[in-house]
Amino acid sequence: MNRQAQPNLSRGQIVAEAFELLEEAGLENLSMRRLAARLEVQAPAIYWHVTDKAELLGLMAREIYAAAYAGTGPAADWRDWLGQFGRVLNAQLAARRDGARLCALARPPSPADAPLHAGRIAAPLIALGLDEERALAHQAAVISFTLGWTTFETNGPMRDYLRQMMDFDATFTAGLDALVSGLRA
Amino acid sequence: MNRQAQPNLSRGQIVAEAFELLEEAGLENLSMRRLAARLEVQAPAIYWHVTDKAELLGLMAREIYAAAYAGTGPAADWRDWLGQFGRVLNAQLAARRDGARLCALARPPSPADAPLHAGRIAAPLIALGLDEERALAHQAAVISFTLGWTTFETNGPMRDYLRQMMDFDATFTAGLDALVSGLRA
DNA sequence: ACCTGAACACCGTTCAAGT
DNA sequence: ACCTGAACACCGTTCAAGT
Repeated sequence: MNRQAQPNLSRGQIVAEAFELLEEAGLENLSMRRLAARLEVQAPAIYWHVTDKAELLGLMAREIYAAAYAGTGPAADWRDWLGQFGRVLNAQLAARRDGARLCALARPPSPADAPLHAGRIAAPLIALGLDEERALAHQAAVISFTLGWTTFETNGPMRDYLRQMMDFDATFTAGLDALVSGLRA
Repeated sequence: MNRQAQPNLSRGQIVAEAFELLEEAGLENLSMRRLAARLEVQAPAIYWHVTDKAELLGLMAREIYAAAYAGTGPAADWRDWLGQFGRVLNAQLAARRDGARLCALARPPSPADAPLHAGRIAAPLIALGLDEERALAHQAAVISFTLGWTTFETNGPMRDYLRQMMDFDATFTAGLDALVSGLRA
Protein backbone atom coordinates (compact mmCIF):
# COMPACT_ATOMS: atom_id res chain seq x y z
CA MET A 1 0.00 0.00 0.00
CA ASN A 2 2.60 2.51 0.98
CA ARG A 3 5.05 1.14 -1.53
CA GLN A 4 4.53 4.38 -3.47
CA ALA A 5 6.16 3.55 -6.76
CA GLN A 6 5.40 7.13 -7.82
CA PRO A 7 7.19 10.03 -6.15
CA ASN A 8 5.11 12.08 -3.74
CA LEU A 9 6.90 15.32 -4.42
CA SER A 10 7.75 17.45 -7.42
CA ARG A 11 9.45 20.79 -7.83
CA GLY A 12 6.19 22.33 -8.95
CA GLN A 13 4.34 21.14 -5.85
CA ILE A 14 7.13 22.36 -3.61
CA VAL A 15 7.16 25.83 -5.15
CA ALA A 16 3.37 26.07 -5.08
CA GLU A 17 3.23 25.09 -1.42
CA ALA A 18 6.06 27.52 -0.67
CA PHE A 19 3.94 30.36 -2.04
CA GLU A 20 1.07 29.40 0.22
CA LEU A 21 3.36 29.24 3.22
CA LEU A 22 4.78 32.63 2.27
CA GLU A 23 1.30 34.08 2.24
CA GLU A 24 0.45 32.73 5.66
CA ALA A 25 3.74 33.13 7.46
CA GLY A 26 5.77 35.82 5.67
CA LEU A 27 9.30 35.70 4.32
CA GLU A 28 11.06 35.39 7.66
CA ASN A 29 9.00 32.36 8.61
CA LEU A 30 9.39 30.62 5.28
CA SER A 31 11.49 27.69 6.47
CA MET A 32 12.32 24.38 4.87
CA ARG A 33 10.99 22.56 7.91
CA ARG A 34 7.64 24.29 7.93
CA LEU A 35 7.39 23.77 4.21
CA ALA A 36 8.14 20.07 4.65
CA ALA A 37 5.45 19.77 7.32
CA ARG A 38 2.88 21.27 4.93
CA LEU A 39 3.90 18.76 2.29
CA GLU A 40 3.58 15.98 4.89
CA VAL A 41 7.14 14.97 4.43
CA GLN A 42 10.40 15.17 6.40
CA ALA A 43 12.58 18.20 5.74
CA PRO A 44 15.45 16.37 4.01
CA ALA A 45 13.04 15.06 1.37
CA ILE A 46 12.89 18.52 -0.15
CA TYR A 47 16.61 18.38 -0.81
CA TRP A 48 16.12 15.57 -3.25
CA HIS A 49 14.18 17.92 -5.56
CA VAL A 50 15.89 21.21 -4.82
CA THR A 51 19.55 21.73 -3.95
CA ASP A 52 19.14 24.63 -1.61
CA LYS A 53 16.84 27.08 0.09
CA ALA A 54 18.47 29.70 -2.13
CA GLU A 55 17.46 27.74 -5.20
CA LEU A 56 13.89 27.50 -3.95
CA LEU A 57 13.75 31.27 -3.49
CA GLY A 58 15.18 31.67 -6.99
CA LEU A 59 12.47 29.45 -8.43
CA MET A 60 9.81 31.47 -6.64
CA ALA A 61 11.22 34.73 -7.95
CA ARG A 62 11.35 33.32 -11.45
CA GLU A 63 7.68 32.42 -11.22
CA ILE A 64 6.77 35.98 -10.32
CA TYR A 65 8.72 37.36 -13.27
CA ALA A 66 7.21 34.74 -15.56
CA ALA A 67 3.74 35.83 -14.48
CA ALA A 68 4.65 39.42 -15.35
CA TYR A 69 5.82 38.44 -18.82
CA ALA A 70 2.74 36.33 -19.37
CA GLY A 71 0.48 39.18 -18.24
CA THR A 72 1.96 41.66 -20.68
CA GLY A 73 -0.16 41.71 -23.79
CA PRO A 74 0.64 42.70 -27.36
CA ALA A 75 2.04 46.22 -27.56
CA ALA A 76 2.08 48.98 -30.15
CA ASP A 77 5.78 49.71 -29.63
CA TRP A 78 8.57 49.04 -27.15
CA ARG A 79 7.63 51.96 -24.89
CA ASP A 80 4.11 50.68 -24.67
CA TRP A 81 5.42 47.21 -23.88
CA LEU A 82 7.72 48.49 -21.13
CA GLY A 83 4.96 50.54 -19.53
CA GLN A 84 2.61 47.57 -19.51
CA PHE A 85 5.27 45.23 -18.20
CA GLY A 86 6.17 47.59 -15.36
CA ARG A 87 2.57 47.89 -14.23
CA VAL A 88 1.93 44.16 -14.41
CA LEU A 89 5.16 43.37 -12.55
CA ASN A 90 4.22 45.87 -9.86
CA ALA A 91 0.86 44.15 -9.49
CA GLN A 92 2.43 40.68 -9.36
CA LEU A 93 4.97 41.73 -6.75
CA ALA A 94 2.33 43.41 -4.62
CA ALA A 95 -0.08 40.49 -4.95
CA ARG A 96 2.15 38.21 -2.89
CA ARG A 97 3.16 38.83 0.68
CA ASP A 98 6.80 39.99 0.73
CA GLY A 99 6.95 39.48 -3.04
CA ALA A 100 9.30 42.39 -3.65
CA ARG A 101 11.60 41.48 -0.79
CA LEU A 102 11.69 37.91 -2.00
CA CYS A 103 12.80 39.02 -5.47
CA ALA A 104 15.37 41.41 -4.09
CA LEU A 105 16.84 38.66 -1.96
CA ALA A 106 16.78 35.82 -4.50
CA ARG A 107 19.55 35.04 -6.90
CA PRO A 108 18.93 33.64 -10.38
CA PRO A 109 18.23 29.88 -10.29
CA SER A 110 21.65 28.97 -11.60
CA PRO A 111 24.67 30.79 -13.01
CA ALA A 112 24.46 28.63 -16.11
CA ASP A 113 20.94 29.91 -16.73
CA ALA A 114 22.05 33.53 -16.84
CA PRO A 115 22.63 33.79 -20.61
CA LEU A 116 19.38 31.98 -21.36
CA HIS A 117 17.56 34.12 -18.85
CA ALA A 118 19.00 37.27 -20.39
CA GLY A 119 17.90 36.10 -23.81
CA ARG A 120 14.32 35.74 -22.65
CA ILE A 121 14.43 39.06 -20.89
CA ALA A 122 15.38 40.85 -24.04
CA ALA A 123 13.23 38.93 -26.50
CA PRO A 124 9.96 40.92 -26.44
CA LEU A 125 11.76 44.24 -26.84
CA ILE A 126 13.95 42.95 -29.63
CA ALA A 127 10.83 41.78 -31.42
CA LEU A 128 9.61 45.37 -31.20
CA GLY A 129 12.70 46.73 -32.88
CA LEU A 130 15.34 47.39 -30.24
CA ASP A 131 18.85 46.03 -30.58
CA GLU A 132 19.91 43.55 -27.90
CA GLU A 133 22.04 45.95 -25.88
CA ARG A 134 19.30 48.56 -25.54
CA ALA A 135 16.69 45.91 -24.94
CA LEU A 136 18.63 44.53 -21.98
CA ALA A 137 19.43 47.97 -20.62
CA HIS A 138 15.87 49.26 -20.84
CA GLN A 139 14.35 46.11 -19.45
CA ALA A 140 16.81 46.22 -16.54
CA ALA A 141 15.87 49.84 -15.88
CA VAL A 142 12.15 49.09 -15.74
CA ILE A 143 12.58 46.00 -13.58
CA SER A 144 14.86 47.96 -11.24
CA PHE A 145 12.45 50.82 -10.83
CA THR A 146 9.48 48.55 -10.30
CA LEU A 147 11.23 46.23 -7.87
CA GLY A 148 12.57 49.13 -5.83
CA TRP A 149 9.25 50.92 -5.80
CA THR A 150 7.26 47.89 -4.75
CA THR A 151 9.76 47.24 -1.99
CA PHE A 152 8.88 50.60 -0.47
CA GLU A 153 5.22 50.39 -1.31
CA THR A 154 4.82 47.17 0.63
CA ASN A 155 7.12 48.14 3.49
CA GLY A 156 4.80 48.46 6.49
CA PRO A 157 5.45 51.52 8.62
CA MET A 158 6.60 53.78 5.79
CA ARG A 159 3.65 52.76 3.68
CA ASP A 160 1.13 53.77 6.30
CA TYR A 161 2.58 57.23 6.53
CA LEU A 162 3.25 57.85 2.86
CA ARG A 163 -0.18 56.75 1.73
CA GLN A 164 -1.60 59.78 3.46
CA MET A 165 0.65 61.92 1.29
CA MET A 166 0.18 60.28 -2.07
CA ASP A 167 -1.65 57.86 -4.27
CA PHE A 168 0.82 55.00 -4.70
CA ASP A 169 -0.53 53.74 -8.00
CA ALA A 170 -0.65 57.17 -9.59
CA THR A 171 2.83 58.08 -8.34
CA PHE A 172 4.28 54.78 -9.48
CA THR A 173 2.74 55.16 -12.91
CA ALA A 174 4.02 58.74 -13.18
CA GLY A 175 7.56 57.63 -12.30
CA LEU A 176 7.40 54.69 -14.67
CA ASP A 177 6.16 56.90 -17.50
CA ALA A 178 8.90 59.42 -16.78
CA LEU A 179 11.50 56.67 -17.01
CA VAL A 180 10.14 54.97 -20.12
CA SER A 181 9.64 58.18 -22.04
CA GLY A 182 13.22 59.19 -21.26
CA LEU A 183 14.78 55.99 -22.62
CA ARG A 184 16.27 56.26 -26.08
CA ALA A 185 15.65 54.04 -29.10
CA MET B 1 39.12 46.29 38.09
CA ASN B 2 36.37 44.67 36.12
CA ARG B 3 33.72 46.64 37.96
CA GLN B 4 33.18 48.57 34.72
CA ALA B 5 31.13 51.50 35.90
CA GLN B 6 30.99 52.60 32.27
CA PRO B 7 29.06 50.57 29.72
CA ASN B 8 31.14 48.53 27.32
CA LEU B 9 28.69 48.78 24.48
CA SER B 10 26.88 51.48 22.58
CA ARG B 11 24.52 51.46 19.63
CA GLY B 12 27.15 53.14 17.51
CA GLN B 13 29.73 50.48 18.28
CA ILE B 14 27.26 47.72 17.60
CA VAL B 15 26.27 49.13 14.22
CA ALA B 16 29.89 49.78 13.25
CA GLU B 17 30.92 46.24 14.14
CA ALA B 18 27.88 44.89 12.31
CA PHE B 19 29.11 46.57 9.11
CA GLU B 20 32.50 44.92 9.49
CA LEU B 21 30.90 41.55 10.05
CA LEU B 22 28.69 42.13 7.01
CA GLU B 23 31.77 42.79 4.92
CA GLU B 24 33.50 39.62 6.05
CA ALA B 25 30.60 37.22 6.25
CA GLY B 26 27.81 38.52 4.04
CA LEU B 27 24.17 39.16 4.86
CA GLU B 28 23.17 35.56 5.46
CA ASN B 29 25.93 35.10 8.02
CA LEU B 30 25.24 38.33 9.84
CA SER B 31 24.00 36.84 13.10
CA MET B 32 23.51 38.35 16.52
CA ARG B 33 25.73 35.66 18.03
CA ARG B 34 28.63 36.25 15.68
CA LEU B 35 28.25 39.96 16.19
CA ALA B 36 28.32 39.49 19.95
CA ALA B 37 31.48 37.39 19.70
CA ARG B 38 33.21 40.18 17.77
CA LEU B 39 32.20 42.65 20.45
CA GLU B 40 33.53 40.24 23.09
CA VAL B 41 30.20 40.02 24.77
CA GLN B 42 27.43 37.47 25.17
CA ALA B 43 24.62 37.60 22.64
CA PRO B 44 21.87 38.82 24.99
CA ALA B 45 23.94 41.90 25.86
CA ILE B 46 23.13 43.35 22.46
CA TYR B 47 19.44 43.27 23.29
CA TRP B 48 19.95 45.84 25.98
CA HIS B 49 20.95 48.40 23.34
CA VAL B 50 18.83 47.27 20.44
CA THR B 51 15.38 45.70 20.62
CA ASP B 52 15.66 43.41 17.66
CA LYS B 53 17.73 42.11 14.80
CA ALA B 54 15.24 43.90 12.57
CA GLU B 55 16.00 47.17 14.34
CA LEU B 56 19.72 46.62 13.87
CA LEU B 57 19.22 46.12 10.13
CA GLY B 58 17.09 49.25 10.06
CA LEU B 59 19.85 51.25 11.72
CA MET B 60 22.36 49.94 9.21
CA ALA B 61 20.12 50.87 6.30
CA ARG B 62 19.60 54.32 7.74
CA GLU B 63 23.35 54.82 7.92
CA ILE B 64 23.71 54.01 4.25
CA TYR B 65 20.99 56.50 3.29
CA ALA B 66 22.51 59.10 5.59
CA ALA B 67 25.85 58.68 3.84
CA ALA B 68 24.13 59.25 0.51
CA TYR B 69 22.50 62.48 1.73
CA ALA B 70 25.78 63.66 3.21
CA GLY B 71 27.63 62.90 -0.02
CA THR B 72 25.24 64.93 -2.16
CA GLY B 73 26.68 68.41 -2.57
CA PRO B 74 25.01 71.72 -3.35
CA ALA B 75 22.97 71.53 -6.52
CA ALA B 76 21.88 73.98 -9.19
CA ASP B 77 18.29 72.77 -9.19
CA TRP B 78 16.21 69.84 -8.04
CA ARG B 79 16.98 67.71 -11.10
CA ASP B 80 20.66 68.21 -10.54
CA TRP B 81 20.23 67.27 -6.89
CA LEU B 82 18.29 64.09 -7.71
CA GLY B 83 20.88 63.00 -10.27
CA GLN B 84 23.70 63.50 -7.82
CA PHE B 85 21.84 61.77 -5.05
CA GLY B 86 21.09 58.76 -7.22
CA ARG B 87 24.71 58.32 -8.22
CA VAL B 88 25.99 58.72 -4.67
CA LEU B 89 23.41 56.31 -3.30
CA ASN B 90 24.35 53.77 -5.96
CA ALA B 91 27.99 54.11 -4.92
CA GLN B 92 27.16 53.78 -1.22
CA LEU B 93 25.02 50.71 -1.79
CA ALA B 94 27.64 49.06 -3.97
CA ALA B 95 30.47 49.93 -1.57
CA ARG B 96 29.16 47.54 1.07
CA ARG B 97 28.77 43.83 0.63
CA ASP B 98 25.05 43.06 0.19
CA GLY B 99 24.28 46.73 0.76
CA ALA B 100 21.33 46.81 -1.62
CA ARG B 101 19.84 43.58 -0.33
CA LEU B 102 20.21 44.86 3.21
CA CYS B 103 18.27 48.02 2.38
CA ALA B 104 15.59 46.10 0.50
CA LEU B 105 15.13 43.81 3.49
CA ALA B 106 15.25 46.38 6.28
CA ARG B 107 12.27 48.23 7.61
CA PRO B 108 12.45 51.81 8.91
CA PRO B 109 13.85 51.95 12.47
CA SER B 110 10.46 52.63 14.01
CA PRO B 111 6.94 53.38 12.86
CA ALA B 112 6.96 56.51 14.98
CA ASP B 113 10.00 57.77 13.06
CA ALA B 114 8.23 57.58 9.72
CA PRO B 115 6.87 61.15 9.61
CA LEU B 116 10.19 62.57 10.77
CA HIS B 117 12.03 60.38 8.30
CA ALA B 118 9.75 61.49 5.49
CA GLY B 119 10.37 65.10 6.45
CA ARG B 120 14.12 64.66 6.10
CA ILE B 121 13.70 62.81 2.84
CA ALA B 122 11.84 65.68 1.30
CA ALA B 123 13.81 68.58 2.79
CA PRO B 124 16.57 69.09 0.19
CA LEU B 125 14.13 69.04 -2.70
CA ILE B 126 11.72 71.39 -0.97
CA ALA B 127 14.60 73.78 -0.43
CA LEU B 128 15.13 73.69 -4.19
CA GLY B 129 11.58 74.73 -4.89
CA LEU B 130 9.42 71.59 -5.06
CA ASP B 131 6.25 71.29 -3.04
CA GLU B 132 6.23 68.53 -0.43
CA GLU B 133 4.10 66.09 -2.38
CA ARG B 134 6.26 66.22 -5.49
CA ALA B 135 9.42 66.18 -3.40
CA LEU B 136 8.38 62.94 -1.71
CA ALA B 137 7.21 61.36 -4.94
CA HIS B 138 10.37 62.21 -6.90
CA GLN B 139 12.70 61.24 -4.12
CA ALA B 140 10.87 57.91 -3.78
CA ALA B 141 11.21 57.35 -7.52
CA VAL B 142 14.96 57.94 -7.52
CA ILE B 143 15.56 55.81 -4.43
CA SER B 144 13.45 53.03 -5.92
CA PHE B 145 15.28 53.01 -9.21
CA THR B 146 18.68 53.12 -7.56
CA LEU B 147 17.93 50.47 -4.97
CA GLY B 148 16.47 48.13 -7.58
CA TRP B 149 19.33 48.70 -9.98
CA THR B 150 22.01 48.12 -7.40
CA THR B 151 20.27 44.95 -6.30
CA PHE B 152 20.78 43.54 -9.79
CA GLU B 153 24.17 45.08 -10.30
CA THR B 154 25.55 43.34 -7.22
CA ASN B 155 23.71 40.10 -7.78
CA GLY B 156 26.44 37.58 -8.54
CA PRO B 157 25.64 35.29 -11.47
CA MET B 158 23.56 37.79 -13.44
CA ARG B 159 26.20 40.44 -12.96
CA ASP B 160 28.94 38.34 -14.50
CA TYR B 161 26.93 37.73 -17.60
CA LEU B 162 25.45 41.19 -18.05
CA ARG B 163 28.74 42.99 -17.60
CA GLN B 164 29.87 41.48 -20.88
CA MET B 165 26.88 43.10 -22.52
CA MET B 166 26.98 46.54 -20.98
CA ASP B 167 28.80 49.12 -18.93
CA PHE B 168 26.89 49.14 -15.64
CA ASP B 169 27.79 52.66 -14.62
CA ALA B 170 26.92 54.15 -17.99
CA THR B 171 23.66 52.25 -18.23
CA PHE B 172 22.67 53.16 -14.70
CA THR B 173 23.40 56.80 -15.33
CA ALA B 174 21.43 56.73 -18.58
CA GLY B 175 18.41 55.22 -16.82
CA LEU B 176 18.67 57.66 -13.94
CA ASP B 177 18.88 60.61 -16.31
CA ALA B 178 15.91 59.30 -18.26
CA LEU B 179 13.90 59.12 -15.06
CA VAL B 180 14.93 62.47 -13.62
CA SER B 181 14.43 64.38 -16.85
CA GLY B 182 10.95 62.89 -17.16
CA LEU B 183 9.79 64.01 -13.71
CA ARG B 184 7.61 67.12 -13.65
CA ALA B 185 8.06 70.25 -11.55
C1' DA C 1 22.28 50.31 34.46
C1' DC C 2 24.34 46.86 32.04
C1' DC C 3 25.77 42.24 31.35
C1' DT C 4 26.10 36.84 31.92
C1' DG C 5 24.31 31.91 32.04
C1' DA C 6 21.18 28.98 30.86
C1' DA C 7 17.51 27.75 28.41
C1' DC C 8 13.51 27.54 24.71
C1' DA C 9 12.08 26.84 20.36
C1' DC C 10 13.65 26.85 16.42
C1' DC C 11 16.90 26.82 11.88
C1' DG C 12 19.57 24.72 7.10
C1' DT C 13 21.90 20.88 5.74
C1' DT C 14 24.23 16.20 5.57
C1' DC C 15 24.18 11.44 5.43
C1' DA C 16 23.54 6.75 6.46
C1' DA C 17 19.87 3.77 6.13
C1' DG C 18 15.48 2.20 4.60
C1' DT C 19 12.02 0.88 0.68
C1' DA D 1 14.72 6.69 -7.26
C1' DC D 2 12.92 8.78 -3.48
C1' DC D 3 12.28 9.32 1.35
C1' DT D 4 13.13 8.81 6.70
C1' DG D 5 15.80 9.16 11.18
C1' DA D 6 19.13 11.01 13.47
C1' DA D 7 22.43 14.15 14.01
C1' DC D 8 25.59 18.55 13.49
C1' DA D 9 26.26 23.12 13.93
C1' DC D 10 24.03 26.70 14.24
C1' DC D 11 20.04 30.50 14.93
C1' DG D 12 16.92 34.80 17.57
C1' DT D 13 15.15 35.80 21.81
C1' DT D 14 13.77 35.63 26.84
C1' DC D 15 14.70 35.92 31.48
C1' DA D 16 16.40 35.15 35.99
C1' DA D 17 20.44 36.25 38.19
C1' DG D 18 24.67 38.63 38.91
C1' DT D 19 27.46 43.16 39.55
